[in-house]
Amino acid sequence: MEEQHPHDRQENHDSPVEVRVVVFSLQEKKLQALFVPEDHADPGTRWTIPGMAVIGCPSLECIASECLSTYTNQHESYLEQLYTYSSPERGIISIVYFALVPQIAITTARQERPKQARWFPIDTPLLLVGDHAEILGYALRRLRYKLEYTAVGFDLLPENFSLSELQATYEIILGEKLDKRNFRRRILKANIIEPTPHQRAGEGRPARLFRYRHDAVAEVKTRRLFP
Amino acid sequence: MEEQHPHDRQENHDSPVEVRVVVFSLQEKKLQALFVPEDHADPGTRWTIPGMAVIGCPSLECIASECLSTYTNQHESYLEQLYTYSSPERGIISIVYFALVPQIAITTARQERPKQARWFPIDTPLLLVGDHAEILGYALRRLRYKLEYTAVGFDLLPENFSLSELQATYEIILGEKLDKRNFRRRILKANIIEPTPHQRAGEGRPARLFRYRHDAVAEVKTRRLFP
DNA sequence: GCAAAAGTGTTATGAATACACCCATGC
DNA sequence: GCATGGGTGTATTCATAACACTTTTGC
Repeated sequence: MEEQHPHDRQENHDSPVEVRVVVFSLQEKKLQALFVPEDHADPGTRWTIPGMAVIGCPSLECIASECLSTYTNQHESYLEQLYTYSSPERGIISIVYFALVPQIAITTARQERPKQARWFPIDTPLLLVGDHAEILGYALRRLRYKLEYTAVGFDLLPENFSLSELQATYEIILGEKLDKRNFRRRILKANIIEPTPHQRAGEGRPARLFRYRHDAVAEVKTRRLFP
Repeated sequence: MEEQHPHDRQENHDSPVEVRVVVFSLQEKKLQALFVPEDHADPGTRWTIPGMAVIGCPSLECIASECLSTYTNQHESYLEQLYTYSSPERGIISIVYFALVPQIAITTARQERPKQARWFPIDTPLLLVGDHAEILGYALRRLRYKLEYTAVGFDLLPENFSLSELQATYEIILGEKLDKRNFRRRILKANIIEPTPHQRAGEGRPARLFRYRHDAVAEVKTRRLFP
């Protein structure tokens, strides 16, 4: 079994089961994901999706949440199980989650973290360990897909946001331009955001700020798609 | 750890990791699922979702496939990972798949099977072990959901089928009546089935038989649903 | 000829798209 | 006063839903 770190509980692969969390965030108008260097000293190091070994059988969700807070200082955020991978070659079963954290949560890593994690734009050509590139690709597809039928975009934004910021979030994740008027009409008709008394000043006319209505149903009632 | 069966490899819970497969099929115009008795001799036994222990770290998909063929005589069929559950109380991590097998595959159990599995309509009030009722419920929701945006209904039907049979399949799974003309128009426009030269005789006018076009894209291209 | 299931079109309503200009503020 | 981003409405196209009768066979 490759790369043993006996004193490093986070990366202990003695157990054949681990939890990994693909953490997404928006930063500098780009969709970014969090990675941990395999060997911190090596400048040409390969990178890994943040993970923790599963010791015994606690709640997997709790381990994922703990992993998230260890690497991001972020407790509350969107967290969902993605898929469970087995790699017979590496002898590890990986239960993979994906998480969305708001821009605010992006802080530089604390020193006491097991390893210094770093954000990279998702289109950065990064040398990833094992099947982590495949896992990242799947997480990305799932994120884009979820965005189209759930209200998941709000988890990447701060509490209050302008409609333009919300639209930009969608455009960044989907990788395509959206029509401003159609976007606004639909998002308002969906009845999942509400105006706040606040405004955001800046260049140009100030924007009215909205917030997500937590009492709203997150899943849009789907029309039948097939047949 | 409850119920040890030292001579029964299929139900060996020494390993903290297992694979379970929720197997669905259509039988007698009902959606049915496969269950294994916890104690074969006890007439008031609780039932379990078919499963196998994970020894070492082989491919999880292979284990699920093996589990499926062990209990149904069916190798090829629709098989998809559903979710990974951890129950700290029972100390087991369960990677759950769900499978769809065609009506033909429903055979009575072979004697050499580890335990006699049985089909039950999904609305049968059955005493299930642990969190298996919750798992079954989730599998059912996922099946209904998938049916609405993928071509998954065909995996429950024989190779050739009439449009009425296909519609009945949808109605049984979704639990609602569909309009015959609208159903046909949409399923034909989707371009995923093709007519065969065969007909099915029976009461009334014979039905033209169709088959699934394996070259068709199974996933319907989704329009944006949200916002 | 009648019972039983197969097959077949049209209309009305609602949703999605495409598209261009005025508004409020900071400098 | 001008540059910058915020905000607003309409017309067209396409998809969905509702709906009833004729056709082919076995008996």
